[in-house]
Order: sequence, then C-alpha cells, then structure tokens
Amino acid sequence: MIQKNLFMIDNLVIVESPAKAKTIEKLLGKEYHVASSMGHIRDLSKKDFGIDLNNNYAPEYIIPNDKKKIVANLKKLAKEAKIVWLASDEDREGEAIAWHLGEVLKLSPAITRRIVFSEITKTAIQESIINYRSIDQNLVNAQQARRILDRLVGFELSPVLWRKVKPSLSAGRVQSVAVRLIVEREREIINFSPKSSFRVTGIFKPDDAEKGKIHKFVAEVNKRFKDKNEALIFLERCSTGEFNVSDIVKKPSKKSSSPPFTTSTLQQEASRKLGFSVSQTMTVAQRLYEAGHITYMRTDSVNLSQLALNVAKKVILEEFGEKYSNRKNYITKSKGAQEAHEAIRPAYIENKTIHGTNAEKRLYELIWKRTVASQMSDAQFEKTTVTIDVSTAEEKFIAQGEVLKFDGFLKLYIESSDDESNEDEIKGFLPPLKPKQFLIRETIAAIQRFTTAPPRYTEASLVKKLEELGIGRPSTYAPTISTIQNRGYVIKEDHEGKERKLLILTLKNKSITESEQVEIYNREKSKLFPDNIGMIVNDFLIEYFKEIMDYNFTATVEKEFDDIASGKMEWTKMIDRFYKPFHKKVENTLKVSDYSKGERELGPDPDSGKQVIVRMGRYGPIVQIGIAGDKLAEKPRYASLLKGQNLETITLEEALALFKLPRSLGDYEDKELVVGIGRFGPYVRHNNKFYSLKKGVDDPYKIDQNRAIELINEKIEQEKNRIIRTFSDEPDLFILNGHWGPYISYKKNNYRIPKKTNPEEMTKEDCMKLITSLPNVKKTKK
DNA sequence: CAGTGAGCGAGCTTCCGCTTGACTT
Repeated sequence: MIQKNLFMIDNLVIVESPAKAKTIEKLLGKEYHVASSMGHIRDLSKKDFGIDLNNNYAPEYIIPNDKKKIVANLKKLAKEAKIVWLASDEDREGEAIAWHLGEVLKLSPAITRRIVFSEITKTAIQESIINYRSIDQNLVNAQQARRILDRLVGFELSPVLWRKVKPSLSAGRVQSVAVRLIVEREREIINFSPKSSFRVTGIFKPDDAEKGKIHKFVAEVNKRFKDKNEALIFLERCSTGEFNVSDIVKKPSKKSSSPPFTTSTLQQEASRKLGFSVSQTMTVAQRLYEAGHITYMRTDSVNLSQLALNVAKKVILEEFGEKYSNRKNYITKSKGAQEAHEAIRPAYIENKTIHGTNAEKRLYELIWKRTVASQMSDAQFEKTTVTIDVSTAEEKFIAQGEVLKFDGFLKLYIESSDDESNEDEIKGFLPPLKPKQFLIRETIAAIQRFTTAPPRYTEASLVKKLEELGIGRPSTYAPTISTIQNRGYVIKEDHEGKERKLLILTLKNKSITESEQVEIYNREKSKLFPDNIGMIVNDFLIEYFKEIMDYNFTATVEKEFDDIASGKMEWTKMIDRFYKPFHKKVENTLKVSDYSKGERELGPDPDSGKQVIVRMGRYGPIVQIGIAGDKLAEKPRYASLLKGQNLETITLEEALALFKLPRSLGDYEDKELVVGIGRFGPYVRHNNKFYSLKKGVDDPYKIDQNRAIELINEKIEQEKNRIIRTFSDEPDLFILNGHWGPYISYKKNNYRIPKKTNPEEMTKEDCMKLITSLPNVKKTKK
C-alpha cells in the first residue's frame, strides 16, 4: 500500500542533535519525522553588541551563516507538518532553542507543542508526548538574560584589555576566573616554603615467628620529629628499648562505588587513567555517541534510566552473581546542574566491548566499567590497628593492616585520585599478633620529609574545580580550556623537577648510621602554568573588576536567573541593575588606569648604578637597564627573557646574565663570530648564518672560538650532503635531501619527488614538469 | 624543512552555550 501522503508529514519533531534524531525516529515510528536543529539556530548580532542599550536591552538576533541551510530545511519541513513537536533539551538553553525555533519558523501556537524528556527510551518519549505543554517564556527570559550578560561582560571588558594591555586579548565571566585559579595556585607555589621533619618507621617481627613464614611488618611512630636532633634522641632510646604490643583494634570498614560519569568526571578519569586531554576525551566520546555506543556525552546528570538500571543488574547477576548487585540511584550534587540528560553510559550495557579505534575502545571500556560498578555492592575491609609501646620512650609505633573481606565493585573498577602524594602508605600485611606480645626490632629509620606545595592544575582538575564553583557548562569545559591556552594566558607543559637531599638516620642492631637520599620534587607533567600575560591580565582585572573576578559571581547571577525563570524577576531589570554600574566602571577604568606592563624593579645595576626593571614589551617580556624618556640620559639597554623565565620570579642576577649575550668570540675568516640565544635556543652567528649549539653539550656563556668553528664546519658538511643537484642555467632550482627524502626546491617553494624517480638523474625539464603539475608541498613562511 | 629582535599607518581582535562537520597534514 502506498503511504497516505508523501508530501504531508503529520508530525515533525525537532531535537538538537542529529544522532539523537536518528534514535528517536526509530522509537517513534513512521508517523513522526524527526529533524535536528544542531544546537542554537540564532545568536546575538556582533554589531553594536547585538543589544539595543537605549531600548531596554532589546536583543538583535541573527541566523549565523553556518545555520542558514539548517533553518531553511526546517522551515520547509515545518510548513508541511500538521504538528511540530519542539523536543530540545529540558533546560534553560533548550527552552530558548525551542522558542527561537518557534519565532524563526513562524510556528503558530495552535500547531506547536513543547515536549521534554531526560532519557531516550520509548516510555519516556511517549509520556512526554502525552504531557506536552507550551513554551515557558520565563525560562526563555532567563536564558536571554544569561546570554546578554555574557555578551556585555565579554564585549566590554575585552576592548579595555586591548587598550590597556595588548590587542586581541579576551575576558569573560568564565575564562577570566579559570585563569585566576591558575594564577593564584602558581603564586601559592611560588610563596611556599617547604618545612622538613623526620618520619620514623620501624620493621618488627613477632618473637614467636615461625621460620620460613612472612612475619616482618612495618610500623610508624605516631608523631613527626621536628629536626635531626630530636630524631636522634628517639633512635638512641629505641636502641636500648623493648617493644611490645599494647593494643589491637579491629574495625570493619567499607568503600562505596562512585556514581556513573558526567562530562566533568569522565574528563577527569580519562585524564588520570588514559592520559587524554580534555578535548581529546570529548572528540572520542563524540564518535562513540554518533556510532550509537554511548548516551549523550555533555551532561551534568548522574541519573540512569530504569532501563539502564535493569540491564546493569542483569549483567552483574550474570557476570558476578547476586552478592555483587546493589541497585542504586545517585543524586547530583554539583552546583548549577540542569540535568537535561542521563549520565554518560553505554547505550547497550550488555556490550562489554565495541569495535573502533584503540582510543574509542579504551574510553568505552572505562565508561562501561564505571557504569556497571556504580550498580555494584560496597567493598568491605577489616582494618586492624596495632599499637606498639617502647619501654624507653613515650612515643608509640602504630601498624595498620587492611584485609579485603569482600571486593564488591572493586572487582571491576578503582577510581584514580588527583593527589599524587608519594607517601607510601603503611597498610596491608600484618602477621598474627597477640596483646602484650613482645616484638623483635629489626631496623628503625628516621627519614627526612618535606612538606609539599599544592599541586598545579591539570586540564581535568581545573574542570573539576570550575564545576565545583558552578562556573561553565558541560558543553564549554573543553572550549574554555582551549581558549585560555590560545590566548597565551596559560601554557600546558612539563617541568623537570629539582633535586634535594634527604637525611636518613638508621638504627640497626645497636648503632646509628647517617646517610643521604636524593629526592626529586616539583616535577610536573602536562600541568597548567600561567604565562606572564595571563598574570598581568589577571591582576589588571582583579584591580578594576573585582566583582566579575569573584569566584561567586556566577553563583550570584545564577540565583537571579532562577528568579527570572520562576517569574519573580523581570530579566531587563536584572540586566539593568548589573549593567549600569558595570559600564560606569568600564569607562572609569579606561580613564584612570595606566597601561599595564607587569613592571617590577629588581634593583640597581652594579656596573652603571642604573635601575634594572623587567616588564612586558611589545613582543614579550624584557629586562631593561635605565629609564627611557629622559633626553639627557643614555638610551636604556634591553634584553628579552628566555623561555621559562618569569617576570614575577626572575632575579637580578638572572636578568643581568641576559646582557652577557650576544657575545663576540673574535673574528674567523674576516667575519665576527657572535654567540647568542634566539627563538630556537643558543646559536653562533657567522657571516649572517646561524649555527645551533648542541643541547646539553655547549654553554653559550662559556663556548670558545675553537668549538664554534667546529660547529660551523659540522653544519657545512651537513649542507654538502643536502644538495643532490644544482643547475648552472637555473640558479633558483635545487634538488635537495630533506628530512622526508629528496625534494625539489624552486624559488622558495618545495615539491615532492615521486618515489619511482631517481633524483640524481632528473633533468631541468623533468623538474619543471613536476613543478607545474604538482601543487607545491608547502610554502615557506613569510 | 626553515627559521634567530622592535615603535607612522587601516582595520581587526572579543563573550558563553547549544551543536556538528569542513578543512588541512
């Protein structure tokens, strides 16, 4: 039978994501056509803020170019439909999307129905269709207020930075606070002074230990000794003391599984367990979602659908048995959560693995384990604490043992933690012991320990912090992290640690020996460091715009958005109350603030007596000796800071050292040899050519002429091998040996030579033919 | 692979949250 009408769609459902559309269409059947809007279809115009400041903040919305096609298509579909179901997400942004759709597609209220569901299951969707409603204008207004506030903040503050700090910079409600967190953490670390103390541990065994059985165990003294002397006194007492068990306490303990993943917790765990960056996690998750392997990946909800709970239970019963099953629902505790979706979980929990790339498989497996584990029983332990008295001292040794009685969810999943404290925990094995039992002492060691500074943020731990503060949304965590790096506020990098010596006192038999151990500390991998410009912008914004930079600013305005959503407040009034004083501050700041350069005085130059300062120059951070402007004075001398040097931490000595370069090494073949440090590291310059110094071998401050000439000759030798052919009648044409094999260079453009061709036999004509037929591989920059 | 320091100027830069390709190499 032919379909009743081919051109008329009875029901058009519009959702945000095309993958979601596909799934829903399957669940709804033939009478429903499901289309997607691809998120928002309109945004504020960029002209004049897109806000009419003289007309009660009336927004001017436009359809961005990349959405025009989508909108045109939706318009066509809507015209043909009898009923249009607006099924965008059940939150502020989703409500606004539905409203914009209504406006742009000119949908009459009579045929428009707003539906919402927070899980994609047949029953949930059918229920939503029965309970359809109209658009909630208050909620839409809350979104408009949010949008307009962000635009006003971003587009008023950024130009202030262009004028007062540097062009193209940016500021915003979310990104500026993210940078602040990193800057403040860095300063905590800079100002941190480690304190050392001595931690004493002993190895003991029971006096009735049977031969051949493991019986040694470790116990730690219940206090730290503040210096070497105190530790020594204690060890001396131990050397003549007797040790006996004064107390044994056994206590059951348990550990519960973690809730299923949200965007933020997925990013954290993928970072810790798989080493993924935040954006990498999102790209892989997106592919899993599009392939139908997982539910939506941008969510702040820990909720699982009834269907998911049932399947998870079934899987656990089959795999692990009744004892391991513990069905539970988690409650979202993060600030500002809007819970329009489920938690991130496998679409089909019965599938333990999927086909895909390595990264996809690993991320899927992580999601699968976390989801299933969330429905499993607590792990149960028995903790034993043994107290050991020393006959010659007041301090006591404490030994702790932990026995796993029931593994529960640990059978499947162990959550990783952020703090990488290297304190090896004294936990685990304990031999059978009785109260009052005497113990045989083996060695007792006092090891020096330093307190450690708070850790720098990783991308993922910054997301965690932002979420705790209610700043940003699942869809913006990854882009925000990228923005603050793209602006140069923050750099993600590794730092080699520093070494320090730890003193160790060891009591063995009756004698105490002293030794040293080298510890590496402050080693960082893929951590976020503020760059100079990030610190300058942060300090500027905090000085003039304290309110925006406040960690509670978002939380405060969110409360007002909630009042707008519940109809208790008018959105234009809220915006007006914010904008009037804010705009005044912007104007005042433009008037009163100085150009912000992060200037710092380091003291006088011992040679000239002139002031040495560091500041941000036009092209980066520089040191300057002497003050400019005074016509009588000599011009100041300048030197750029090296990579890794910081305006905030550089010392006078380090700054003065920068003026020792470039340094002349005398003449060679009638031209001067000069050593310097450039963009690509230390170099020797000769006859306008640059030769890199060998990393780890040459020191630009110490290198002599002989070594410099050696480097030059080495490079000339290399160059010789580089040239395969030249042509006397065409000086711009070369056949060269490159990193990736032979290639043709012609007028600064490079062309790849096909594998079959022998480059040594090529004629000029062969080359020219290749050049005209091939697009050049890569244009040389500049 | 190639590459190693500076101030006229015109016009541009920018926000946060929803979404997915279109582009290179």
